[in-house]
Amino acid sequence: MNARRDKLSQSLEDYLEAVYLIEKEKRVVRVKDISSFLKVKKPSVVSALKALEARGLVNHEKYGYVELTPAGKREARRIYRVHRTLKEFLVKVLGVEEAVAEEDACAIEHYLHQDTFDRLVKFLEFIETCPEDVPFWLRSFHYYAERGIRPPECGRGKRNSVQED
Amino acid sequence: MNARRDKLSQSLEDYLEAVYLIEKEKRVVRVKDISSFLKVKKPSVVSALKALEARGLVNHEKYGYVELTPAGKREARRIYRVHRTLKEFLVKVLGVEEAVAEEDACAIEHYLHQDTFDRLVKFLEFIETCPEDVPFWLRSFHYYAERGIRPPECGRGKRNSVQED
DNA sequence: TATTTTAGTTAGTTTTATCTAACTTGTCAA
DNA sequence: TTGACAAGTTAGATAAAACTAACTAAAATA
Repeated sequence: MNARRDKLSQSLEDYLEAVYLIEKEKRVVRVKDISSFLKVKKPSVVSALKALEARGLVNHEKYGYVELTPAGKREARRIYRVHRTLKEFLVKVLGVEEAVAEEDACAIEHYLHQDTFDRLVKFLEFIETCPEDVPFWLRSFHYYAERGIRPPECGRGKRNSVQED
Repeated sequence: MNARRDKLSQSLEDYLEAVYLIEKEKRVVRVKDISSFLKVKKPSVVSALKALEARGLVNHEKYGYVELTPAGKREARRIYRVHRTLKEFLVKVLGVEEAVAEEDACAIEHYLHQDTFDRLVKFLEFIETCPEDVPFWLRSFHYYAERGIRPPECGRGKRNSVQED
């Protein structure tokens, strides 16, 4: 029970997240599913599950299904939340393409400090709660990112009538 | 000469970057310097250098100094550029504290797609070339990040006279 | 110059995360 | 009900990246 409190490795976080996502989709999680989801061989899955079980994050009885423990689910949710937030930032703000954003988010998700993550969340909140659907400045940036120059209405001086934030 | 073209591991990228940074500071790079810079023991440095040498990225003769080859310097510069850009983003935009930003940048730098990086650069450019010293929206965000609410002058409707982008 | 201290190296171990090959269990269909 | 095939497991290999302990070279100094 509630063993090792050490931080999970990137790899184990990936396995945990995979179990969580498959569980959401399929109701039941098998070694094979994790294996194909993460593109690793089945023995790798088995040994990862062993490690996760030792930390009390999953239950996995021989030849049976894989389940997250409450602690495992909590942790997996945390990881996935970082994942989604990062991806959202990459896509919505920077305009990175879906598939690339997915990969980057997947790699980065393991390394952010809590504070950095919190600020990222705030940043997205800030954008979403803007009175405009998409903030003027963000549209300007996307224009700039595509064309390399600022949109004309954004140049020195003049601007349109909606407030900017 | 120009061996292995495979991608470097995170670890080897860190060693390469360390050599680059120490070289900039001290003119001469020793195993000991890398060891203390990266907080690993000296034998770890020696074996990493061996790997980097096999890829033609550093020169290191026994008991001698460590030097980057031209290819090594190119690669190190690339890595460090990503590092600085990420850190700048974290500090200037998200308002993350210096030391935390440094750590996050250091971890993330190894995992970004080129396109994501390019967009990040553009984003910072976009901010820097803003007619205002700090864009209005960014000041608004910092206010929001600190206090959890938007600044009064940023609410629905009214705004001050400088344009927003 | 001889000795001591510091720097660098080698050999060998550990941990993590993968893999392959071979074996076991379980299920489904003839 | 019994095989055949799919799923899961075990054992053992490999590779990367770190470590310690013990040794060697170089440098500093007395």
